[in-house]
Amino acid sequence: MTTKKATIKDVAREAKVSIASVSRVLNGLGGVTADTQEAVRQAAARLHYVPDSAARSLITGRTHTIGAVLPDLYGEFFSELIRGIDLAARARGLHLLVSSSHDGVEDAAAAVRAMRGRVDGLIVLSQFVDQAFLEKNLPADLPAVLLDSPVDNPRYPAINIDNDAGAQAMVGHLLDVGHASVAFITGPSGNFDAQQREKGYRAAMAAHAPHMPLNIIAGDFTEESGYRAGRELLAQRPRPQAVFAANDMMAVGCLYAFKEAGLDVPGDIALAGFDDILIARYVTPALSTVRVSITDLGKSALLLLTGLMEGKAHTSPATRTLGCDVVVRDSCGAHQTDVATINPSRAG
Amino acid sequence: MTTKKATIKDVAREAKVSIASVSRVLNGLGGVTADTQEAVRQAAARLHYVPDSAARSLITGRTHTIGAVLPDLYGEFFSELIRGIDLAARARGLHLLVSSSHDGVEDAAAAVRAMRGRVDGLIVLSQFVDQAFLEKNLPADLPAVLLDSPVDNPRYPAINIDNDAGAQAMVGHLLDVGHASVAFITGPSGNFDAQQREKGYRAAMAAHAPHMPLNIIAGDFTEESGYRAGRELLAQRPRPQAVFAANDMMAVGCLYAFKEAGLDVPGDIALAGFDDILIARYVTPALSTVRVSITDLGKSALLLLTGLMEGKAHTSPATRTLGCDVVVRDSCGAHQTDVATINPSRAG
DNA sequence: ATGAAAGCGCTAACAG
DNA sequence: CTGTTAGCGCTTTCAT
Repeated sequence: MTTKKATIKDVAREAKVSIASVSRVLNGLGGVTADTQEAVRQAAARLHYVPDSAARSLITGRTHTIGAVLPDLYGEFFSELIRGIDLAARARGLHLLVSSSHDGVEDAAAAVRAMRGRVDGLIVLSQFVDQAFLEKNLPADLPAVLLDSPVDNPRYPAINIDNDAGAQAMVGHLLDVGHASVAFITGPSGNFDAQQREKGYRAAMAAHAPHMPLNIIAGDFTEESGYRAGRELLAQRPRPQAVFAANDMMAVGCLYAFKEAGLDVPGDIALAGFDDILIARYVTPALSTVRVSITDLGKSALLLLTGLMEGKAHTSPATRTLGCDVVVRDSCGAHQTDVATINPSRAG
Repeated sequence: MTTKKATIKDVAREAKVSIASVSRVLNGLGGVTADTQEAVRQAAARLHYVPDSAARSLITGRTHTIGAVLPDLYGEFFSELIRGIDLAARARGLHLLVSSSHDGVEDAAAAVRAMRGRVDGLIVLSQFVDQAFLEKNLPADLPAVLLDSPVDNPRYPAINIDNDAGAQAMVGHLLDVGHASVAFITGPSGNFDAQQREKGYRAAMAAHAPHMPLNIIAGDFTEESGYRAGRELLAQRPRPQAVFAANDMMAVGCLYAFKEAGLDVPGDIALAGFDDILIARYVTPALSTVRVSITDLGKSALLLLTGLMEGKAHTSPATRTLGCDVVVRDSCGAHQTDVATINPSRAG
C-alpha cells in the first residue's frame, strides 16, 4: 500500500521510459514498440496507477461527464429517467453528475452554473427553464438538451413526451367505448405536461364530440386534488360518464372519492389517468392510463446530447417527440386489456 | 457572448490586478483592499467568469464531489436514496456523481475504480462489495461508507437498516394480535437485507412462540415469487394464520394468490410485508408493513462520509443502524392504524 | 496589500 | 520510435 498515489512520472521512472511514452501507451496512441508497451503496462499495474482525471480534463478540455439537472421530483419518474440516462451514458464511457432536488428558479440557476466546467454536456428538466434562463445561465459552449420543455430553439434541442397525442387517444378511447360525456381534471397550471394533456383533451372532444360541453376541473397532480375533483364531479347533475385525470395520482384520488360515494368504477363512472405509475396496476379496479417510457426518454436525451457534443449539426427539428401508449385496464369500462401504441413517433 | 470562456487571466487583466489577487478575492481569503475586491468582482461578473473546477481540483486535490455507486435498482428505493444523499450533499456544497445500473462484480469494480480522482468520497451500495473487493478496488486514500453491507471493518464504516429488529417487531405484532401461526417468505438467498429479516422472524418466533414450528417458504423479492409462495401456503394443512413476506412486492403477489383463492384478507389469513413501498397503501386491503426511511439512510450516509472526509476519527462503531417502524394497516387484522417506532436507534 | 513565479499531473507538439 | 518541453487554469508560497 503506497501512501501517496502514483503519478505518470512514477510510472515513467518505474518503466524506465519517458512520461510521453507512458501517456502514449495508456491512451493507445500507437507508435510505441511492444517492449515499451509491456514495460509501461507492468509498471502501471505494479503502482496501481490511475490517471488523474482533473489533470487530464485540464488539458483536454473534456470531462467525460455529463450533467443532469432535475427538479425535486421523486418516485418512478426520477429513478427511471436517471436509469435511462446512466445506462446510455455508461455504454458510451460517460459519467453522470446529477443535481436533483432543487426547487425554484434561483436554485435551478445555481445548479446549472455549478455544472460549468464539470461536464461536457447537460440534460435539463425544469419548469423554470425557459429561453431567457438558458441564455443567462448556460455557458455558450456547453451543449444541452432540454426535457419536457416548451422552449423551441435549435440552440437547445428538446425531447418532449407526446402528451397531446396520448391524451387525445385516451379521450378518443373513452368516447369510443360509449362514454358520451368525459370530464377532465387538469394538472398545475404552470406545468407543460399538464397543459399539453389538456390540449389533447380539448382536441379530442372537438373532434369526436363537438356537441358535448367541455367539463374541466382544476387539479394539481396530487392525489388529494384528485380526491377533491372527484367529489366535485360527483356533485354535478348530470354526472359525467367518464373522467380523465391528467395524471395517475389524481385518478387514484378520484377513485377513492368515487368508492367512498359507493359508486362502481367503471360501472357507474369510468376513469383513466396518465403516466402508468406502478400503482395504476394495483388499485382496484386497475387503472387505465397512458404509458410513457421514461427510460427511453432518458436514453434518447443522452443520445441526442452526445450527438451535439460530437458536433453533429442538429439537422433534425429542434424538438423531438416521444410517443406514448394507451394502456387499457379495468377502470375505463372497455373489456379488453391490450396496449395500443398510438404514436409510433420516437425520439433518438 | 464571448466565444471562449474567460480564465482568471482575463479577469486579472480586466480588473487591472494580478491573478493572485483575483484568486484571493474569489476565494474570500482576505488581505485585499475593498477597492481591489470591487474591481475583481465587477470584472468577473462582466466576463461571466466561472473558475475551472478541473484546474482547481488539480492543485487543491479536492473535487467537492462525492460518488454514489449503486446497483441496477429502480423504483422508490433508488430515487429516495439519491434524493437523501443529494439533498444533504448540496447543503454542504458537494456535487453528486452517480454510477447506478451496474450488475455483476466486474461492473461494480469498474464503477468504483472509475470514481478514482473524480470524487472526494464514496457511498457504496452493492451486494458484490465485500472486504476483499474493497481492498482490491478502493484506493487507500478514498474515504468510503457502505450501505446495507455485512462488512464490519472500521476502515469502511457501514450504515444498515435494522431489518432484524423490524422483522422481529412485525412478527411480534402478528403474534400479539392473535395469529398463532406465522409463515415467512424469504428474499433471495444472497441478499443481506433478506437474511437479516429472516433472522428477525426466527428470533421473534423463538421468543414469542417457541412451540410453533417455523414455516419458511423461499421467495426472491419479486411479486411473482410472492404469488407462488402464496399458493404454496394455501395448500398447507393447516393453513398458517398469518404470512410475513420479506418485502412488500412479494406480499402483494401473495395477496393476489389469496384473493384468487377467494380468501378474505385479513379475515381468513393475515398478511404483512416490509419496505412500505408506495403501493402498500393502495392495494386492498392496505398492506401492513415495516417502514424504512430511505431518505434518512442517504442523508446519514452522506453525513458519515463527510465526517470521514474531514478526517474525523470514527470513534463510533464501524456499523450503524437505522431504525424502522411497524406500519399497521388493514392486512394484518389489527384494528388500529398507528405507526409504532420500534427501534429508535438512529444513524448519523 | 499585491505581484511574480512555481508547480499540480497530464497531453500534445516538436525534436531527435 | 522515443524523449523534451510547453503549457492547460488555478492556488500558493515568497518577495516586494
